[in-house]
Amino acid sequence: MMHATLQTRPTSSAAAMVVRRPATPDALDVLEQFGTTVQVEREHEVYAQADSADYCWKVISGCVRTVKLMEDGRRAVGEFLLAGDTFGFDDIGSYDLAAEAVTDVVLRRYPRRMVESLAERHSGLALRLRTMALTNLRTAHDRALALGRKTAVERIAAFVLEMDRRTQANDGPVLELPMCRTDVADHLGLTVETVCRTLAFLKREGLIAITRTGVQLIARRALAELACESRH
Amino acid sequence: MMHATLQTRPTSSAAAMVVRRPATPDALDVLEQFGTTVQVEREHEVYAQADSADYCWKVISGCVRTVKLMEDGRRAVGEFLLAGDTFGFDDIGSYDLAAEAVTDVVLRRYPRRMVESLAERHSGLALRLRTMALTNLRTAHDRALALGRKTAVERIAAFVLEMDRRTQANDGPVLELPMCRTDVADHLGLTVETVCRTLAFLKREGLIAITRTGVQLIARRALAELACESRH
DNA sequence: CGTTCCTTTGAATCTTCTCAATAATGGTGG
DNA sequence: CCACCATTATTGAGAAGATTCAAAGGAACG
Repeated sequence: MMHATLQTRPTSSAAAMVVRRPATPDALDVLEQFGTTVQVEREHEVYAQADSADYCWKVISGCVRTVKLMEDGRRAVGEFLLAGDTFGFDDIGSYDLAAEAVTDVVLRRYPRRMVESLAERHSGLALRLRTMALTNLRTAHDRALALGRKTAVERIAAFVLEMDRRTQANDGPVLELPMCRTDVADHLGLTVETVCRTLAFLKREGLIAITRTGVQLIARRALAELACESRH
Repeated sequence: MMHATLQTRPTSSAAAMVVRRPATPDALDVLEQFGTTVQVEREHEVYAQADSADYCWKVISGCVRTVKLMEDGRRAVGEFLLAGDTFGFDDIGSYDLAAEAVTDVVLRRYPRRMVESLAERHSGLALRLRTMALTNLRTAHDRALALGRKTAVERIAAFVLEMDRRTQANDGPVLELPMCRTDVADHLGLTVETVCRTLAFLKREGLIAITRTGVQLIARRALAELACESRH
């Protein structure tokens, strides 16, 4: 199993090695035997918008973004996928958004044909697929509310909190943000400059600290209030 | 079958009566025997946000909106559902958005328990449910792009075109808009005033005419260009 | 026929964007 | 290892689009 070579390869006894998966059983596990491990370099495309959606994907390590473009270049970043996240499961026929590697990434790739045929037999997998779609739909609704009705400060505050919550590698007090400001801007419906200014504002207010490639959340409570968080 | 009384009641030989459903078979039809017909008055709630999602719904006639609220009153209208549209199928556990009647509506209501158990046996229904979720997800992605990156004019142009496309009752050249300006504003992430001004702008430009409760699309081509339509 | 709600328009304001310049970062080759 | 270059991030100033506040015009309803 190639997969295992990545997940359980002999490490130097794994003192510093954080094992992400404490053997939580998952309906997606039945796909593993049909999966292939793929590496994609930073800023390279995993697949393009409108490509034939022949595979479903999971992030093993690194960060992937989904992207939608307008003819004139305006861009929307759908979501950022981190280790453990799946993507491309919700596309039928062709991919609705492109997927691009934000960092060097290791991915697991499953033939869709296999996914669909397995789902017909394993009702657990079918249910899991549907649940994934519905979860993504909820996320999309939350994002629509944010894009339509929240201010820049609210969006940024919510974003750093969300990334912090989703980042399993809490190696320290600093949240590493793998994506550039432009990606954040296109995800939140803002411009790069507004993202910078808003982060600077949160820093002046003492709610965060900004390091080279990351953000330190100093006042989570205050951030959550700013973010107008309904859930989580 | 109560349903039939609405869909296939004897008409006066149907000269002017446009029959909407030329007996297109639909995987959802297996639900019909478990459905109940429900009427809801204009501006009344079908269900509230966070209500236990015990039913799935279909619009027989009228218009329904889905709504998400923030604590401070800011509002997002998720979508407008017209005759033939389904809603509430994509909620598990509790409804993610409230549903409210925009006009007096006649709805068809299906117990979710029945939907789910039927889906286990009828793979066609299961597929249909998944396809519905994925279609809604695509719509949500389009909306995210619009809310994050499109101007007021582009959003409004796209909106009237979308409503025109979805309105089957093309009784004439005028597109009837059942919802008020506030609803449109909350759907597009704008204010009422901006919606009015933008419609007035399109009118000045000669692209639309505005009637009492509707809009006449005069220059569809020009509108489509303004709307930056990628699909459709 | 008056009340109420919705729509429309105007004026001023504000948030965010655009354009521009500077600083910081990262990678490359000598 | 360091200078150089390209990319990214930050900050400033002015402009634009959309919002807010205010008020007037219409349509619907009792």
